[in-house]
Amino acid sequence: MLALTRKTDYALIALVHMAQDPEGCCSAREIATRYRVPLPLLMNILKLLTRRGLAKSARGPRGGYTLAVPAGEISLYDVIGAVEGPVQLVQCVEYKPRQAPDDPLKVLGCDLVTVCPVHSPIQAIHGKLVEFLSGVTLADVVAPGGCCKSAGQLAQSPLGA
Amino acid sequence: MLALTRKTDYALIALVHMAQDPEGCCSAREIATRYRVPLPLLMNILKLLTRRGLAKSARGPRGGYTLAVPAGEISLYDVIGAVEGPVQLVQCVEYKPRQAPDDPLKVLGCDLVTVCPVHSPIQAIHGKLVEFLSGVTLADVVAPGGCCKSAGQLAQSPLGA
DNA sequence: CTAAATAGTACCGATGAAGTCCTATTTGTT
DNA sequence: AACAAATAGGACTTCATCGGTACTATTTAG
Repeated sequence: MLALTRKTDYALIALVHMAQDPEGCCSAREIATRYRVPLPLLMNILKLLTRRGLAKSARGPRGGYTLAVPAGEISLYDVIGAVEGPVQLVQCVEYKPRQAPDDPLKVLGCDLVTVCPVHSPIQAIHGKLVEFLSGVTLADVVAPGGCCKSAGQLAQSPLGA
Repeated sequence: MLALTRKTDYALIALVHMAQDPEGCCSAREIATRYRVPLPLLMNILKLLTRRGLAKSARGPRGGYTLAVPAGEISLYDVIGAVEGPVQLVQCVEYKPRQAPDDPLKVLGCDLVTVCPVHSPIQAIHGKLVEFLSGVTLADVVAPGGCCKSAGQLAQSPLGA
């Protein structure tokens, strides 16, 4: 369906929330209740983001999460890579010709590559897609301003819409 | 994982093949054997493409498929839409506030929309993605060279398989 | 008439998404 | 020191979809 997973949605929500309160330390619970995201799931996602170096964590009471780097340096591509794994427009993109040494005929990756007429052009398209996703940063997502009525603090954004 | 499904890969292969032989009528069997795509699966895909008006079909012996419109008018977005369904960057993109009338509390779509801080900026990003996918046409995929026909083109492949 | 093709649809197994739960470990507070 | 609040790291379950198969019906050239 070419959709982001819901986990990525949640990750974006959490990261944007952190970006809007750059100094504050947000706990998973705060974010989960505020945006009605299932808490245990959000916790898993925040763990992933932390492991990838997109967020910093602080344990203990009053602990929580903060952006590890400025919002402008976190791209959509980074977020997707952290929670969904690598972007792979087609099967062969990340193909590495690893073959079972005992059976050279069995190709473990995409065996279409040998006959596939679209492989190399699609590679180029894939590159452009990655470029596109890498160009969208958290700052872009935060900037456009008050999207939804709910959050009062969103009103701080200049020139709504 | 943000990947195209294999069905889309197969659809592209088939469509590119047709584009390279604009007049000829290619049967599903031809394409399947040539590119080692499972025949029954490819048949299903070609049915989808035909239903969506991307390909024309001719029944009976010597029948097969042809592009319904010039390659330059078939976009990657069209192909994805035909075989995978609508592109949906996030859950709320196609959100329609349809609610079960008997249970107003149960929202059938994405209920995050009411509190989601990223909804409208993501909408914009979604628009750009669609724009990108719509800008890539079959002609672009075919153009980079008569990649097919021989393994010669594939020699440049970084895969070295 | 027959064989070769598409049309439509139902079906199945495997994979991954979405979500839960449990057990550490860290750390501020009392 | 004890406790509670938070993260860390997993395993686990459920369910939808993907990838693929199969069957029947319909069209049509020879």
